[in-house]
Amino acid sequence: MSSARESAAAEIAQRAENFRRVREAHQSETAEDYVELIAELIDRHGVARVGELAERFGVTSATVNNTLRRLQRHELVRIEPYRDVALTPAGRQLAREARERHELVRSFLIAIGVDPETAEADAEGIEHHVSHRTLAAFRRFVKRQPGAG
Amino acid sequence: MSSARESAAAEIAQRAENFRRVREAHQSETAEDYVELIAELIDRHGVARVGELAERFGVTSATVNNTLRRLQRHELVRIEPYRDVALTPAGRQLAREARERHELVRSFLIAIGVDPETAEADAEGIEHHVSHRTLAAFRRFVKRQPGAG
DNA sequence: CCTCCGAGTTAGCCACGGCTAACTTTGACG
DNA sequence: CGTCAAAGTTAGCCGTGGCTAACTCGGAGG
Repeated sequence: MSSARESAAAEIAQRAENFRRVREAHQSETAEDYVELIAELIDRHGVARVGELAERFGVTSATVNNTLRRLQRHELVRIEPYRDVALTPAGRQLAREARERHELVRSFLIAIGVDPETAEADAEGIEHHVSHRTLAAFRRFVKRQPGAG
Repeated sequence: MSSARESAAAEIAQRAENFRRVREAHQSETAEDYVELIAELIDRHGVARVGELAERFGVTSATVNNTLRRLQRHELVRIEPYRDVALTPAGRQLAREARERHELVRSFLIAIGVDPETAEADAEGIEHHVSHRTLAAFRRFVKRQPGAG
């Protein structure tokens, strides 16, 4: 009956799983940020251009180009040299989900008393690391306190 | 008076700054996770070994070795071939801060009704992306609802 | 005191996501 | 309708952080 040893092993495995999930989230972060911003630019200006993305992410156009090529390999965007950036259906879907999550995290932070600017900044980092269950808790809280902040 | 244009430019710059901060946080994440776990292992077992770190992070010993060499360059750990891993004073300090933040995020999530396992998993991802102000809001909330969850 | 196994290390590979510098293309305007 | 600046692209570099495969080292047992 090495149940102590077994539960210690289970704890260790659980911890490894948690770290693995964080690493996974990091992989999808860039993709989500890009499709989210591309969708927003298309909504507001009709088009999304490399330079606008670079300016808003605070990176160079070269970096945006690299990233867009990767996203195209993953079938999230469609790019042609010297043309506007377009989203694939999968990209649009991911953008919608990302935007919803982002908005929820931001309004939750405001609801617990964080000022709007900080809420926006922190939401950018937090949004990619929030599980469904925690999101549900955020949603419950925001609903209970619709005017907080 | 192109104040509309100016405030649009300010918004764009602010957004870039937010993304820049997230990228910065990613750079320190691994370091914080390592020193935090190393400190915990030393507390519990007296020593921290490469294999234990690898097992708990869910990566290979080779990866741990690479990372430890980088952390040594940054003066957070002291390593000698085939010996236990030690923390520098800076490493111990960082570990203490990381642990506090981790614990606060976890208890906050529990306080808003997230189950303890999910809270632990999500805290791992969230802790590196929470500003001082948001942390303060978490702290206020936990104090107001000490038994929630 | 020697052997040998397991822990640790090293070498070399890959993808991501930054950068600069040099180039090409586009399209606006004289 | 040609020019040329601005926008975009390409090439090549770097650090992080994963991996496998092959190695070396240390210490426990015979």
